[in-house]
Amino acid sequence: MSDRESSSVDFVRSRVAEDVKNGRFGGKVRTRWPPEPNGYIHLGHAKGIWLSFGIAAEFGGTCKLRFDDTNPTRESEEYVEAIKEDVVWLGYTWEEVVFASDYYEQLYEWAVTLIKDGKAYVDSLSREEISAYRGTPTEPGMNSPYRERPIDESLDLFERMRAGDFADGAYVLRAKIDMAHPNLNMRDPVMYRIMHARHHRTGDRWCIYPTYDWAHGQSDSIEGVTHSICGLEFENHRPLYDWFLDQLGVWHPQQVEYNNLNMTYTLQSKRNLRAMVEEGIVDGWDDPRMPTIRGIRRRGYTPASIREFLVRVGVSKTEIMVDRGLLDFCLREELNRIAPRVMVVLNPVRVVITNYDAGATETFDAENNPEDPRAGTRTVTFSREIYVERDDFMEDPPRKFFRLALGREVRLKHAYYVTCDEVVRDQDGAVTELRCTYDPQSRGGTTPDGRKVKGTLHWVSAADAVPVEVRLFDHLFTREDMVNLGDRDFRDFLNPDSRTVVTDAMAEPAVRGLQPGARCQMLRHGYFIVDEPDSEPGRPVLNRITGLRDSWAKAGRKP
RNA sequence: UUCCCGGUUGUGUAAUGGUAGCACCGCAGAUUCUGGCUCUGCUAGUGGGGGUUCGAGUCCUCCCCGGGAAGCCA
Repeated sequence: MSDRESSSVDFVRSRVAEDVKNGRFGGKVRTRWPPEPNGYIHLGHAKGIWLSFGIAAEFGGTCKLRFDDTNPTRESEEYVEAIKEDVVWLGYTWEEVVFASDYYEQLYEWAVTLIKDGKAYVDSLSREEISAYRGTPTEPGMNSPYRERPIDESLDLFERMRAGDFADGAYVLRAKIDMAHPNLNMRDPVMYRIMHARHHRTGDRWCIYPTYDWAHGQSDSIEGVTHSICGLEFENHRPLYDWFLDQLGVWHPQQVEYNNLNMTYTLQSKRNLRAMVEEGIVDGWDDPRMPTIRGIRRRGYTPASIREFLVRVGVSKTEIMVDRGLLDFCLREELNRIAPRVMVVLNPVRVVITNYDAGATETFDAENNPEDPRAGTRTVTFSREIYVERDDFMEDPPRKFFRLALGREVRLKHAYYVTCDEVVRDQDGAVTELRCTYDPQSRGGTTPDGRKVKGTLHWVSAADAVPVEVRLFDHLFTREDMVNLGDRDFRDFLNPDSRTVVTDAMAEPAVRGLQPGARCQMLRHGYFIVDEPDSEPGRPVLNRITGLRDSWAKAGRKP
């Protein structure tokens, strides 16, 4: 890991490094991360955050959180607060929170400048006409009949657009570039449109709003941004970004585009995410199955595991589909080191230790984390009646089944070896109880004769068991590629088993002491977090973040 | 027969024109008081054709494939 820094860096970082080295931009690094406050952010956004904030920090520069709030009909304060929280949770610190709307006046003045220079004009064409005049990717567009409108007239019209003299759509301000340009973005792009809409910050002060193309680069310039890092979808906009800045003759940042993050089994389009919430497919934006930052936070993923995931994925300009399992790997890697172990039986079956005194109990010291001796120990209580996992017993075990079966001896973690002598069934033949004997010599998990047992089971003393609710999560979708669905709908691929609720799991008492938000490893099951919204004192609800690697289950899947 | 950007093992990402490496996944084994962790080994790649060169993943050229672009969304 230490040689990662020295061995190679991604292309964005190497470009920044080169600019710093050459003294471009005075050797400074200033970035911004510019979300539109029109929804909750997700893992895909986390990559942009990691790049813009991360690079600024790595180069001793600064990064602002800038809300690109140029479309008042879709934006709200609710989202700006949510996004701020999410950025903080991911572990980043902004130099300042700013808004594109802070620059509306300057943007307006610059627009006037361009009009005066004959580089922008007010157009009277309708939305449909503008579209028709634009041409197509293979055919040049046509000039608007209003393109040569006298400068004074455009100036007057633009002023009156601002003053509210016109209805929505009556006029737009356009840059005067080239209607035959091979890049469609250069065919006289719209800079301002009339929208009589209340803005979440500027209220009713404006009824004309700048488009992204007009607002974005100029905002970067005002902030003295050096590297404007954005997604590949803006690559075709870079010539326009550069054009505006060049016409104005102002500070000119370098736009750099990176590949967006797609992951298997996950959907990240805001529109579809919203549909899932609105249709009740999930419980909300923070449903633990959602790829939103709020969702994965509630699910239990850590900020560090997300950052590590992003580092491992890296950056390039290739379209990618990353195996979501890599995120789980990063989570396990972190939690294996720090998560306290606990024993929880998800699907309990009663075990009676027939040669253990009824009413007797004894305690064992159980290590909290074998990876970290400093984590110390806790006490677990053993008694005549315990629960073990129903799946840990088999009547007719296959050859490599190392768990409980008639006549088989296994270790109860931290406690004794037990051998199964008898199976008790109900009338339907279902196992209701296992009767076992223990070897008093095996106390602590080893015997003087040194004999080996292949299996070690987790267990909970029946008298001490704490009932808990456990929620097991799986992919929301059954299809790996949820990005390219063709003419199919995401609803065609919903996984009916994306959430399994276990209401009667039996946990060792230590689980009751876990605070909401605390993470643990359930021995042999996986990593869990105590759900914050739904847990109540003494009655924890646990979300499975991800399972442990399971080579036994894997072997079972083989033909 | 438009413009822009891409194409390296299954996935992601490296390689001043000089031994195609790393990680995840997968497989096999060792170890183990978690069928976890750890350790060892294995599998598998430069889209294609020409060219330049002593030598090409890298440079040139043609082609193929994928993505983006015709919002008054960002």
